[in-house]
Amino acid sequence: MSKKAQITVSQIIQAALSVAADKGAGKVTLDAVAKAAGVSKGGLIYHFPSKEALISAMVQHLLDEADCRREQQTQLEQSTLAALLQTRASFTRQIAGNTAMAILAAAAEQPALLKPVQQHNIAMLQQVQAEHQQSPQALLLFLASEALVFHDLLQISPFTEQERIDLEQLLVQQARELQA
Amino acid sequence: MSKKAQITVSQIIQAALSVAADKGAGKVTLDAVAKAAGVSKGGLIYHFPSKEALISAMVQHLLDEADCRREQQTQLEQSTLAALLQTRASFTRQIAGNTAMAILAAAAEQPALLKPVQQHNIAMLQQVQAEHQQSPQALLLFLASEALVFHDLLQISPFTEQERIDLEQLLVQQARELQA
DNA sequence: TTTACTGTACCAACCAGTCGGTTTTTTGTG
DNA sequence: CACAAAAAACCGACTGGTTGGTACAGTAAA
Repeated sequence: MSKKAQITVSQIIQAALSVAADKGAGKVTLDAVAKAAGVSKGGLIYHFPSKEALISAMVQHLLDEADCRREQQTQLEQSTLAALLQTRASFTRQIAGNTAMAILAAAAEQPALLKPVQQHNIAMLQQVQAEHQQSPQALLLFLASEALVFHDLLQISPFTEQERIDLEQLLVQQARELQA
Repeated sequence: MSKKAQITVSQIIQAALSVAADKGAGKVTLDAVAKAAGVSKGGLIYHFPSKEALISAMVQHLLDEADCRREQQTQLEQSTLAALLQTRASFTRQIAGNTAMAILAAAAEQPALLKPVQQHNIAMLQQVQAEHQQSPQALLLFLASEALVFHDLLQISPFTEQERIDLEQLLVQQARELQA
């Protein structure tokens, strides 16, 4: 794959994300994505031989991005859990529009496409559990944070913006205190 | 609406739920639901003038059912929170197949269809908060339980069956101790 | 020469919703 | 209770539009 092709692939994925965010999970069609990416449908199919491949790439892209940000944050925090919660607090809403509908599109299309998400989650959980010796409280914090993400995902958060911010800080705070 | 019509409506909703569970959220089509319900497409449309109406009814049905079960459980527990967690522990997986894909179908189709779910959630949360004087720990338990539900919803639970059961019992236990 | 596309035309499958007509149920009346 | 008229419930072929994917001839760049 040449450099230009890499750029094109990246553009297509970004376009797919923005279509999902703007039009909704159900409107991620090949034509719409191609148009948004400034690419012909033939060009899209050239890189992603099927819609499934495209959505799979979207999901993978999001996971990679999340990983990257968490790694950076890890250097500023004492524990994986604290870094994880802080990362989610900082970026969740910012990328929520993109992520939410993308994940949803994947789930509705074919639940198997979320398997990478599950494995990613398992890895996170194991690391947190290991760092805190299976502490139930650490597990609770981890799960609570996930609930907040899911709320955004489905756009059913019961919190106001401020409540949400306070809550996220509470989670981070408790995570930091856990090992202190 | 006659008695027979009520039965038909109920059959259609049940059929819609089972189609969602069996075939996936993306496969909830009017034809598929009609066939599963043993009803013609015309008959389906007669009762639900649009797909949106059908999915909306599905969601409402699930909320009503959940409400009913929680009310029963409330009489056996000391707090709303404990009842809520225990109800989820007992029934989540049993109805997960149905519920999961139904909610997902609604979300992918049109996020606004989940508004009743959100309001339902807000009401729950307020009651829990009121009963426990805004206790952060109660909130954490509530959120953790929601995370478990969402895991089932998207079929991305990082837990084994046994871990899941233990975890649910842990949540219930902590909820009961909260006000003791 | 291979890779990376463009552009267009096309297709089969699918899908929400319509419509004219039929059956079943309810209701008003003697 | 009997019975017809009216209303409600239901049928299923059909329509118009969309979608994922194909085919392919041609072009531009690496």
